[in-house]
Amino acid sequence: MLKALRGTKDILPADAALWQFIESSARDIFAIYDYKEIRTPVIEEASLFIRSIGNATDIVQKEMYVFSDRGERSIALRPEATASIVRAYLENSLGQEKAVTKLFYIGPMFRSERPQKGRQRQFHQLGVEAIGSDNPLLDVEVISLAARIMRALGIKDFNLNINSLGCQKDKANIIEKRRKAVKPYLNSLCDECKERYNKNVLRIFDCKNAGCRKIAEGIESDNLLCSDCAGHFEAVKKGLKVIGINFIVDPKIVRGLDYYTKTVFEVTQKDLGAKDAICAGGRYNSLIEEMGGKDTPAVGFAFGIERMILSLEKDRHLIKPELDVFFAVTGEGMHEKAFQLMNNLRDKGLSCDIDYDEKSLKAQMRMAEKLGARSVIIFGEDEIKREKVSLRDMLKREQKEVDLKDIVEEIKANSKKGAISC
RNA sequence: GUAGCUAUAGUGUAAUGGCAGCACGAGAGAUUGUGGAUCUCUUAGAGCGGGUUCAAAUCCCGUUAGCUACCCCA
Repeated sequence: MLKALRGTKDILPADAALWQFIESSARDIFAIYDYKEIRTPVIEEASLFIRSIGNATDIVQKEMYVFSDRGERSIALRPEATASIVRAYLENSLGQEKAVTKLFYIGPMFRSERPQKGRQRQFHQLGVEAIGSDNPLLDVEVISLAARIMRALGIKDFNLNINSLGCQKDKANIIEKRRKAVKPYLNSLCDECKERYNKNVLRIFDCKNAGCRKIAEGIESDNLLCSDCAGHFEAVKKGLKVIGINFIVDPKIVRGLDYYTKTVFEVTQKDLGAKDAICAGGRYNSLIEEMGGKDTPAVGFAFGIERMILSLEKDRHLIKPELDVFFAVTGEGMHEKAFQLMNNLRDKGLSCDIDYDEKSLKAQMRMAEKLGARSVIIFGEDEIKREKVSLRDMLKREQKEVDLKDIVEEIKANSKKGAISC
């Protein structure tokens, strides 16, 4: 039997309603904040991501799907959306239209990782990018947008953790200072942290190993930001307080992508397992210039939709199927005539279904019940001879004969009555 | 890439070496053309390949897949 590839999943009809709920709730909120949708291709030149995310990062080194197309070009399946959006922003000169360009996206991303809870190879993200301003209130807007989505979906027990990495200069400065501070203890670190010393020193401060943690705690966590970045961070914190968003400052938040500067944040949720970040983002003030544009500050975030579903799932309720009309057909040669009437009702916008297996009337009634039909048209020889059908109201369990010409009005009346009694 | 656990009808599960069972689901029926209950019947299963044994769902080896965790990340 053929199976879906490792780390990929079918979203089945039973789950699709939940996806639609999440997407439409998010879209409503994007509209409230005046963010417009952008859809970029899932394939891009591999170099786009290598340049933006960083050549040394795991995402690029170990996780990116890269292949050569027929023209021997190096193509990547996008591992995230920000790089593509910045590319589209520059390519289409979106910054010309207004000072701040506010975009949102929903779509699949691809990373070739070992799957586990909340982690797939094809997964889906929903996020925003606000390009064109370094105003700390824009950071606050983006964070509050994320918080509002959580609230709209009823996701509770989440934590907002924020930090500031500083500008590019600060980042380099911090890394250098940390490396210097850790160096004397290099031999006492765990093997992984010895690797991290070269690759990403800051992660040593997030190591779970007790020995490493002790060393990390012994090193001063003094403020290493320049005055501009420190001021920016203070303004973000103040802005969050002003609009009543709770947060925790967590100096351990580092983010795995090279392009982040200044504000970074993560929203974590208890029910997610080891991968507890449901949403993450931050500023990337240098990326656009690095990619050949003007010096343009920007900020954004991404939610993992599968992780949103994980944190929603416990109080997930089944949505009852609904159908305006089910056709129960009896008698020789009646199906074609019934099908014709059904087509007319569909023209009027009524949702209809019919049994194609020519089952017994009893079986057809059972089917109507299961499909959640509010009305059943019993389409039989006897009635048709008199230009009538029997119309059964499934909620009231009442039935009457109706002239074919009056059927639409009668059905609509049934639906209305049903809606009120519910 | 590494480790641990798991693999039985569509789904969830039981049987520790001796006839693969249960529940849900799905289908049919309980007197002529009528749905939520009940009852009856039907349906469908050992991931794959080896080995041990008189006998393997059960023990062993391999393999594949899934889950969880590490790494890393949304």
